[in-house]
Amino acid sequence: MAAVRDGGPLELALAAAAAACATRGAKLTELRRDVLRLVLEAGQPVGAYALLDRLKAARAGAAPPTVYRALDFLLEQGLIHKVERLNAFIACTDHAHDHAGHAHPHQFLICGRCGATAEIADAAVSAALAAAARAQGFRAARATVEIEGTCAACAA
Amino acid sequence: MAAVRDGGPLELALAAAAAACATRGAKLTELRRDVLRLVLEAGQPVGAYALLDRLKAARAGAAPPTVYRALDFLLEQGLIHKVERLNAFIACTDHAHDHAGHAHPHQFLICGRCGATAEIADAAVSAALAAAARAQGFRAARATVEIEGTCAACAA
DNA sequence: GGCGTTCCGGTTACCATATAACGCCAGTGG
DNA sequence: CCACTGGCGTTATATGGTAACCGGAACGCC
Repeated sequence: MAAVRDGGPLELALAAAAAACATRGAKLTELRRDVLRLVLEAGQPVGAYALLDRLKAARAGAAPPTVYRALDFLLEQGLIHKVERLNAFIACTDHAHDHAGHAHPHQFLICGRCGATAEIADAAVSAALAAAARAQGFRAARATVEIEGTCAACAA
Repeated sequence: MAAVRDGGPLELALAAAAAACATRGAKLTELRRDVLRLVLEAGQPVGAYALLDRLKAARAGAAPPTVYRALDFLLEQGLIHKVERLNAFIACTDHAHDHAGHAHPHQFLICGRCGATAEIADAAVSAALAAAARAQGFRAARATVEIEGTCAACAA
Protein backbone atom coordinates (compact mmCIF):
# COMPACT_ATOMS: atom_id res chain seq x y z
CA MET A 1 0.00 0.00 0.00
CA ALA A 2 0.93 3.65 -0.14
CA ALA A 3 1.54 4.04 3.54
CA VAL A 4 4.87 5.66 3.08
CA ARG A 5 3.98 7.85 0.16
CA ASP A 6 0.69 9.00 1.65
CA GLY A 7 1.66 8.77 5.30
CA GLY A 8 1.92 11.55 7.81
CA PRO A 9 5.04 12.19 9.81
CA LEU A 10 4.40 9.07 11.84
CA GLU A 11 4.60 6.74 8.85
CA LEU A 12 7.58 8.62 7.55
CA ALA A 13 9.34 8.15 10.86
CA LEU A 14 8.55 4.45 10.82
CA ALA A 15 9.88 4.08 7.31
CA ALA A 16 13.05 5.95 8.24
CA ALA A 17 13.46 3.71 11.28
CA ALA A 18 13.07 0.59 9.16
CA ALA A 19 15.65 1.89 6.73
CA ALA A 20 18.06 2.75 9.53
CA CYS A 21 17.71 -0.74 10.98
CA ALA A 22 18.22 -2.33 7.58
CA THR A 23 21.50 -0.53 7.00
CA ARG A 24 22.94 -2.26 10.03
CA GLY A 25 21.43 -5.66 9.49
CA ALA A 26 18.65 -5.39 12.05
CA LYS A 27 15.04 -6.09 11.28
CA LEU A 28 12.21 -3.83 12.33
CA THR A 29 9.61 -6.57 12.52
CA GLU A 30 5.89 -5.92 12.65
CA LEU A 31 5.83 -6.22 16.41
CA ARG A 32 8.71 -3.83 16.87
CA ARG A 33 7.16 -1.43 14.40
CA ASP A 34 3.87 -1.57 16.30
CA VAL A 35 5.59 -0.77 19.58
CA LEU A 36 7.61 2.02 18.02
CA ARG A 37 4.41 3.45 16.55
CA LEU A 38 2.79 3.44 19.97
CA VAL A 39 5.76 5.23 21.51
CA LEU A 40 5.74 7.78 18.70
CA GLU A 41 2.00 8.30 19.04
CA ALA A 42 2.30 8.93 22.75
CA GLY A 43 4.62 11.87 22.18
CA GLN A 44 5.44 11.75 25.88
CA PRO A 45 7.18 9.28 28.12
CA VAL A 46 5.02 6.20 28.30
CA GLY A 47 5.31 3.20 30.59
CA ALA A 48 5.86 -0.33 29.37
CA TYR A 49 2.54 -1.50 30.74
CA ALA A 50 0.66 1.37 29.15
CA LEU A 51 2.21 0.31 25.87
CA LEU A 52 1.24 -3.27 26.63
CA ASP A 53 -2.39 -2.29 27.17
CA ARG A 54 -2.49 -0.49 23.84
CA LEU A 55 -0.64 -3.26 22.12
CA LYS A 56 -3.25 -5.74 23.26
CA ALA A 57 -5.78 -4.04 21.02
CA ALA A 58 -3.84 -5.38 18.05
CA ARG A 59 -2.30 -8.46 19.63
CA ALA A 60 -4.50 -10.25 22.08
CA GLY A 61 -1.74 -12.50 23.37
CA ALA A 62 0.70 -9.73 24.23
CA ALA A 63 2.45 -10.12 27.58
CA PRO A 64 5.20 -8.19 29.39
CA PRO A 65 8.07 -9.95 27.58
CA THR A 66 6.45 -9.07 24.29
CA VAL A 67 6.74 -5.37 24.88
CA TYR A 68 10.01 -5.46 26.82
CA ARG A 69 11.78 -7.36 24.07
CA ALA A 70 10.60 -4.87 21.50
CA LEU A 71 11.64 -1.99 23.74
CA ASP A 72 15.10 -3.53 24.23
CA PHE A 73 15.52 -3.76 20.50
CA LEU A 74 14.41 -0.17 19.94
CA LEU A 75 16.75 1.02 22.70
CA GLU A 76 19.66 -0.82 21.10
CA GLN A 77 18.84 0.73 17.77
CA GLY A 78 18.72 4.17 19.35
CA LEU A 79 15.15 4.69 18.18
CA ILE A 80 13.84 5.29 21.67
CA HIS A 81 15.24 6.30 25.05
CA LYS A 82 14.35 5.38 28.58
CA VAL A 83 13.48 8.10 31.06
CA GLU A 84 14.84 6.63 34.26
CA ARG A 85 13.02 8.87 36.68
CA LEU A 86 9.70 7.90 35.17
CA ASN A 87 10.41 4.28 34.27
CA ALA A 88 9.07 5.25 30.89
CA PHE A 89 10.11 5.33 27.26
CA ILE A 90 10.07 8.06 24.65
CA ALA A 91 10.95 8.22 20.99
CA CYS A 92 14.32 9.66 20.09
CA THR A 93 13.87 13.04 18.47
CA ASP A 94 17.47 13.67 17.61
CA HIS A 95 17.54 13.56 13.84
CA ALA A 96 20.74 15.57 13.58
CA HIS A 97 23.15 12.70 13.19
CA ASP A 98 22.96 9.04 12.48
CA HIS A 99 23.99 7.58 15.81
CA ALA A 100 24.65 4.21 14.29
CA GLY A 101 22.27 2.28 16.45
CA HIS A 102 24.03 3.12 19.64
CA ALA A 103 23.19 5.47 22.45
CA HIS A 104 24.09 9.05 21.72
CA PRO A 105 24.62 11.74 24.33
CA HIS A 106 21.34 13.35 25.22
CA GLN A 107 19.54 15.05 28.07
CA PHE A 108 15.90 15.36 29.01
CA LEU A 109 13.93 18.36 30.18
CA ILE A 110 10.93 17.03 32.08
CA CYS A 111 8.08 19.37 32.94
CA GLY A 112 6.61 18.39 36.27
CA ARG A 113 3.39 20.21 35.52
CA CYS A 114 2.34 18.96 32.09
CA GLY A 115 4.63 15.99 31.72
CA ALA A 116 6.10 17.20 28.45
CA THR A 117 9.58 15.84 27.98
CA ALA A 118 12.03 17.34 25.52
CA GLU A 119 15.22 15.71 24.35
CA ILE A 120 18.23 17.92 23.86
CA ALA A 121 21.85 17.23 22.99
CA ASP A 122 23.83 20.01 24.60
CA ALA A 123 27.52 19.88 23.80
CA ALA A 124 28.46 22.05 26.77
CA VAL A 125 26.71 19.66 29.14
CA SER A 126 28.42 16.66 27.58
CA ALA A 127 31.77 18.39 27.82
CA ALA A 128 31.22 19.30 31.46
CA LEU A 129 30.24 15.73 32.28
CA ALA A 130 33.30 14.33 30.53
CA ALA A 131 35.56 16.79 32.33
CA ALA A 132 34.02 16.01 35.72
CA ALA A 133 34.47 12.30 35.20
CA ARG A 134 38.03 12.69 33.99
CA ALA A 135 38.88 14.76 37.04
CA GLN A 136 38.07 11.71 39.15
CA GLY A 137 39.99 9.30 36.97
CA PHE A 138 36.67 7.89 35.85
CA ARG A 139 36.18 6.60 32.31
CA ALA A 140 32.69 7.72 31.33
CA ALA A 141 30.78 5.55 28.90
CA ARG A 142 27.35 7.18 28.96
CA ALA A 143 25.33 9.50 31.12
CA THR A 144 21.75 9.78 32.27
CA VAL A 145 20.78 13.44 32.52
CA GLU A 146 17.22 14.33 33.42
CA ILE A 147 16.39 17.89 34.37
CA GLU A 148 13.09 18.45 36.11
CA GLY A 149 11.31 21.74 36.27
CA THR A 150 8.71 23.76 34.43
CA CYS A 151 8.53 24.05 30.66
CA ALA A 152 8.20 27.37 28.88
CA ALA A 153 4.50 26.84 28.16
CA CYS A 154 3.62 26.00 31.76
CA ALA A 155 5.72 28.82 33.18
CA ALA A 156 3.59 31.32 31.27
CA MET B 1 26.09 4.86 76.45
CA ALA B 2 29.34 5.85 74.89
CA ALA B 3 28.36 5.08 71.35
CA VAL B 4 29.25 8.50 70.08
CA ARG B 5 32.40 8.96 72.04
CA ASP B 6 33.74 5.50 71.27
CA GLY B 7 32.10 5.01 67.89
CA GLY B 8 33.79 4.65 64.57
CA PRO B 9 32.95 6.84 61.62
CA LEU B 10 29.59 5.15 61.28
CA GLU B 11 28.41 6.17 64.72
CA LEU B 12 29.85 9.62 64.23
CA ALA B 13 27.89 9.98 61.00
CA LEU B 14 24.72 8.85 62.72
CA ALA B 15 25.23 11.32 65.52
CA ALA B 16 25.87 14.10 63.02
CA ALA B 17 22.72 13.13 61.14
CA ALA B 18 20.68 13.19 64.34
CA ALA B 19 22.05 16.61 65.16
CA ALA B 20 21.32 17.92 61.66
CA CYS B 21 17.75 16.68 61.90
CA ALA B 22 17.31 18.22 65.31
CA THR B 23 18.35 21.66 64.13
CA ARG B 24 15.44 21.69 61.73
CA GLY B 25 12.87 20.12 64.00
CA ALA B 26 12.95 16.64 62.53
CA LYS B 27 13.45 13.51 64.54
CA LEU B 28 15.82 10.74 63.59
CA THR B 29 13.87 7.99 65.29
CA GLU B 30 15.28 4.57 66.03
CA LEU B 31 13.78 3.08 62.88
CA ARG B 32 15.14 5.86 60.69
CA ARG B 33 18.49 5.58 62.34
CA ASP B 34 18.53 1.84 61.74
CA VAL B 35 17.77 2.32 58.06
CA LEU B 36 20.35 5.06 57.73
CA ARG B 37 22.91 2.82 59.39
CA LEU B 38 22.15 0.05 56.90
CA VAL B 39 22.58 2.44 53.99
CA LEU B 40 25.84 3.72 55.42
CA GLU B 41 27.10 0.21 56.06
CA ALA B 42 26.37 -0.79 52.47
CA GLY B 43 28.66 1.91 51.15
CA GLN B 44 27.17 1.27 47.73
CA PRO B 45 23.74 1.78 46.23
CA VAL B 46 21.38 -0.61 47.93
CA GLY B 47 17.82 -1.52 47.01
CA ALA B 48 14.86 -0.97 49.27
CA TYR B 49 14.14 -4.67 49.54
CA ALA B 50 17.73 -5.50 50.36
CA LEU B 51 17.46 -2.99 53.18
CA LEU B 52 14.19 -4.55 54.19
CA ASP B 53 15.77 -8.00 54.43
CA ARG B 54 18.53 -6.70 56.64
CA LEU B 55 16.12 -4.64 58.68
CA LYS B 56 14.10 -7.75 59.46
CA ALA B 57 17.02 -9.08 61.48
CA ALA B 58 16.33 -6.35 64.02
CA ARG B 59 12.62 -5.83 63.38
CA ALA B 60 10.69 -8.96 62.64
CA GLY B 61 7.55 -7.11 61.61
CA ALA B 62 9.19 -4.91 59.00
CA ALA B 63 7.29 -4.56 55.73
CA PRO B 64 7.82 -2.46 52.58
CA PRO B 65 6.12 0.63 54.02
CA THR B 66 8.42 0.45 57.01
CA VAL B 67 11.53 0.92 54.94
CA TYR B 68 10.02 3.24 52.33
CA ARG B 69 8.77 5.66 54.94
CA ALA B 70 12.17 5.78 56.52
CA LEU B 71 13.81 6.24 53.12
CA ASP B 72 11.42 9.07 52.27
CA PHE B 73 12.34 10.82 55.47
CA LEU B 74 16.06 10.39 54.87
CA LEU B 75 15.68 11.68 51.31
CA GLU B 76 13.80 14.75 52.55
CA GLN B 77 16.53 15.40 55.07
CA GLY B 78 19.17 15.07 52.38
CA LEU B 79 20.90 12.28 54.27
CA ILE B 80 20.61 9.85 51.38
CA HIS B 81 20.07 10.01 47.63
CA LYS B 82 18.31 7.76 45.18
CA VAL B 83 20.21 6.35 42.24
CA GLU B 84 17.52 6.25 39.59
CA ARG B 85 19.25 3.92 37.18
CA LEU B 86 19.62 1.31 39.89
CA ASN B 87 16.43 1.91 41.82
CA ALA B 88 18.70 2.05 44.81
CA PHE B 89 19.71 4.36 47.63
CA ILE B 90 23.06 5.58 48.86
CA ALA B 91 24.20 7.77 51.72
CA CYS B 92 24.98 11.37 50.90
CA THR B 93 28.69 11.96 51.12
CA ASP B 94 28.68 15.69 50.52
CA HIS B 95 29.80 17.16 53.81
CA ALA B 96 30.94 20.41 52.26
CA HIS B 97 27.84 22.45 52.97
CA ASP B 98 24.78 22.12 55.11
CA HIS B 99 22.11 21.67 52.52
CA ALA B 100 19.38 22.42 54.99
CA GLY B 101 17.50 19.22 54.56
CA HIS B 102 16.79 19.78 50.91
CA ALA B 103 18.19 18.23 47.80
CA HIS B 104 21.48 19.72 46.74
CA PRO B 105 22.95 19.54 43.24
CA HIS B 106 24.96 16.39 42.87
CA GLN B 107 26.05 13.85 40.29
CA PHE B 108 26.93 10.19 40.47
CA LEU B 109 29.79 8.27 38.92
CA ILE B 110 28.70 4.65 38.69
CA CYS B 111 31.27 1.97 37.93
CA GLY B 112 29.70 -0.76 35.84
CA ARG B 113 32.37 -3.22 36.81
CA CYS B 114 32.57 -3.05 40.60
CA GLY B 115 29.40 -1.14 41.35
CA ALA B 116 31.19 1.59 43.27
CA THR B 117 29.25 4.82 43.13
CA ALA B 118 30.81 8.16 43.93
CA GLU B 119 28.91 11.36 44.60
CA ILE B 120 30.35 14.56 43.23
CA ALA B 121 29.09 18.13 43.13
CA ASP B 122 30.64 19.68 40.07
CA ALA B 123 29.85 23.36 39.68
CA ALA B 124 30.66 23.36 35.96
CA VAL B 125 28.16 20.57 35.35
CA SER B 126 25.49 22.37 37.33
CA ALA B 127 26.17 25.56 35.42
CA ALA B 128 26.00 23.79 32.06
CA LEU B 129 22.72 22.15 33.00
CA ALA B 130 21.23 25.45 34.11
CA ALA B 131 22.36 27.13 30.91
CA ALA B 132 20.99 24.34 28.72
CA ALA B 133 17.63 24.53 30.43
CA ARG B 134 17.49 28.30 30.23
CA ALA B 135 18.24 28.17 26.52
CA GLN B 136 14.98 26.25 26.08
CA GLY B 137 12.97 28.57 28.29
CA PHE B 138 12.83 25.78 30.83
CA ARG B 139 12.88 26.52 34.56
CA ALA B 140 15.06 23.83 36.09
CA ALA B 141 14.28 22.75 39.63
CA ARG B 142 16.61 19.78 40.01
CA ALA B 143 18.58 17.37 37.90
CA THR B 144 19.36 13.68 37.93
CA VAL B 145 22.87 13.11 36.62
CA GLU B 146 24.28 9.61 36.62
CA ILE B 147 27.46 8.90 34.68
CA GLU B 148 28.23 5.27 33.97
CA GLY B 149 31.62 3.95 33.13
CA THR B 150 34.69 2.51 34.77
CA CYS B 151 36.18 3.79 37.99
CA ALA B 152 39.87 4.55 38.38
CA ALA B 153 40.51 1.36 40.35
CA CYS B 154 38.84 -0.90 37.81
CA ALA B 155 40.46 0.82 34.85
CA ALA B 156 43.87 -0.10 36.22
C1' DG C 1 -5.26 15.99 84.85
C1' DG C 2 -8.06 15.62 80.66
C1' DC C 3 -8.37 16.36 75.89
C1' DG C 4 -7.42 17.01 71.04
C1' DT C 5 -3.98 16.85 67.50
C1' DT C 6 -0.06 15.20 65.22
C1' DC C 7 3.47 12.13 64.21
C1' DC C 8 5.16 7.49 63.89
C1' DG C 9 4.88 3.10 62.47
C1' DG C 10 2.52 -1.74 62.31
C1' DT C 11 -0.36 -4.35 59.15
C1' DT C 12 -2.78 -5.91 55.07
C1' DA C 13 -3.51 -5.67 50.58
C1' DC C 14 -2.43 -4.37 46.32
C1' DC C 15 -0.42 -2.25 42.02
C1' DA C 16 3.62 -1.43 38.88
C1' DT C 17 7.89 -2.66 36.75
C1' DA C 18 10.87 -6.15 34.93
C1' DT C 19 12.92 -10.67 33.94
C1' DA C 20 13.69 -15.93 33.86
C1' DA C 21 12.87 -19.96 31.60
C1' DC C 22 10.87 -22.93 28.36
C1' DG C 23 9.55 -24.05 23.88
C1' DC C 24 7.67 -23.52 19.15
C1' DC C 25 8.23 -22.16 14.50
C1' DA C 26 9.95 -19.80 10.38
C1' DG C 27 13.93 -18.61 7.83
C1' DT C 28 18.58 -19.54 6.41
C1' DG C 29 22.63 -21.97 4.99
C1' DG C 30 25.30 -26.10 4.94
C1' DC D 1 17.36 -32.87 4.93
C1' DC D 2 19.43 -31.05 8.94
C1' DA D 3 21.37 -27.81 12.19
C1' DC D 4 21.28 -23.36 13.70
C1' DT D 5 19.51 -18.90 14.71
C1' DG D 6 16.34 -15.18 15.61
C1' DG D 7 11.82 -13.81 16.91
C1' DC D 8 8.24 -14.40 19.78
C1' DG D 9 4.35 -16.85 22.50
C1' DT D 10 3.56 -18.44 27.16
C1' DT D 11 3.85 -19.11 32.12
C1' DA D 12 5.63 -17.93 36.22
C1' DT D 13 8.10 -15.17 39.24
C1' DA D 14 11.20 -11.54 40.96
C1' DT D 15 11.63 -6.78 42.22
C1' DG D 16 10.10 -2.10 43.21
C1' DG D 17 6.55 0.89 45.21
C1' DT D 18 1.83 2.56 47.42
C1' DA D 19 -2.85 2.90 49.41
C1' DA D 20 -5.54 2.61 53.26
C1' DC D 21 -6.53 1.67 57.83
C1' DC D 22 -5.48 1.53 62.55
C1' DG D 23 -3.44 2.08 67.22
C1' DG D 24 -0.43 4.15 70.29
C1' DA D 25 3.02 7.58 71.92
C1' DA D 26 4.20 12.47 72.29
C1' DC D 27 3.08 17.08 72.51
C1' DG D 28 0.48 21.28 73.45
C1' DC D 29 -3.22 23.45 75.54
C1' DC D 30 -6.71 24.62 78.72
